[in-house]
Amino acid sequence: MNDIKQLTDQFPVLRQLDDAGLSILNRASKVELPANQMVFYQGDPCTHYIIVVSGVVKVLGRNANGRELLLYRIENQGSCVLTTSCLLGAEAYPAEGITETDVTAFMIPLVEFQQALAESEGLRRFIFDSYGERLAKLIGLVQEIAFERIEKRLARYLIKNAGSGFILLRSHQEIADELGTAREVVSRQLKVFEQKEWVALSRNQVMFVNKDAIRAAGRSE
Amino acid sequence: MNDIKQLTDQFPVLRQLDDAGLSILNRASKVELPANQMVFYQGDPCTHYIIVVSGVVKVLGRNANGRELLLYRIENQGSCVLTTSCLLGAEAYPAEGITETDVTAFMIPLVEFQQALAESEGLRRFIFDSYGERLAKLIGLVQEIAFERIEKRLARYLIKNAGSGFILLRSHQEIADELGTAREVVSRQLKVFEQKEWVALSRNQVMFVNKDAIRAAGRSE
DNA sequence: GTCTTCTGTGTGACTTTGTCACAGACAGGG
DNA sequence: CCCTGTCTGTGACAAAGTCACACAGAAGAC
Repeated sequence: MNDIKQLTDQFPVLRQLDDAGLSILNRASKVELPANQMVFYQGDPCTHYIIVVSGVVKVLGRNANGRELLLYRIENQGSCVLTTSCLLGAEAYPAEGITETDVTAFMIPLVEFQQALAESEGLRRFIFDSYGERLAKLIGLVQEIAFERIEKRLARYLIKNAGSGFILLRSHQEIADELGTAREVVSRQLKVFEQKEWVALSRNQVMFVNKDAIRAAGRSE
Repeated sequence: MNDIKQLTDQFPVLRQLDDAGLSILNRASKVELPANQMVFYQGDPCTHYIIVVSGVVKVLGRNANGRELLLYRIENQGSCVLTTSCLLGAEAYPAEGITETDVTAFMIPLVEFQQALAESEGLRRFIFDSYGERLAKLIGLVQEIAFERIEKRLARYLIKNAGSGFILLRSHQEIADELGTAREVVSRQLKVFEQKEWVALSRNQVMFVNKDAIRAAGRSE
């Protein structure tokens, strides 16, 4: 039995649930996961609904060569849309989930989840809201992958992940995995950026020399 | 004012709405669209919710070179998930919609839609259900585009669209548009299939000679 | 310190896919 | 019949993915 008052105090994300929705927490098991832990596997049947209350889980696809592609992240804001979607359709996961940080989450068995879904307006809204943004983002991702040059996608990635800083600590492999391309492609393209004096490269690190130029290269059109 | 009894008789898809949901039809305008008519444009703001009650609308992305990519179809079963998603997030369409056949649809202004959404459990469920499948399908599409060879994707496409028949009436350009690749790529790959004696080609037509071989080429792994 | 091991990066050769330009085939209308 | 527009084929090249392997630097082992 979970102490609901304490939980909602601790995890603001849960406040948007109504009483019926919160009652789901009584039937949920709270789990603490370390970083880099598999949460669900590609092809596995869905058995639980997952709400992440702190930390980050990444959801990614993987091909036979081991190439990866980041689909999206579940931040502490939200729940796993993919899980939801599979639960509703009773299909297997078409992707896998891995924790990026230590994560606190609630896992609710399929049956309990469906019951709560029928009872709780708040829970429905909670899930409902997650869907819209995710779908538009995914459509954007499809188009980016299908149509955009790696140069542009990499530039955009660098800007997005550097924030206001001038150094990005990340290996070429990690960057490739998020973009869904091969490590060599990232290495080569970064080398081009370096020759243009947009960045300076060292092990596990990309330093920005001309951020505006990179930003410009990442712009649409 | 629409005659609701007559409408639900005519379009079974509407039966799953409750009274509150059906009342939305009173505020909706019924539209009849011819085939090959644009329904919404990429980058346009969303102003209406669309329920398709008969016919097919395809939702696709398009790049600067005019290359297309079919995202999904709205069949007479359902409503436009994309529209819904944009309406909820008040964003612009990240894709465009075009009728493939003559289409009958209801268009509901944004404000009316949001009100009906708050009132109708049935409408929420109607939309809710559409999301799950769409999302899993889109994730599958992303992975297919990112990871799979054109040979496999084309083989799969041929099998899927031929059904039980042995002739597919379609131009190379149309096939390329659905797969999100270039016409030349499709032409070349079909030529390869022809040389393997899997198909026989003629204008606007692919005839299956060895369907099993194509099916095998399309299988995962 | 030196040696070893592991991870990250660089590179060349080759395949696949996408782009561009253009030629030729074919269907249908006049 | 010819003309026109659509569809298909092809060659040359560019971009991206794959494969194999070299090498550098970091981290431990000793």
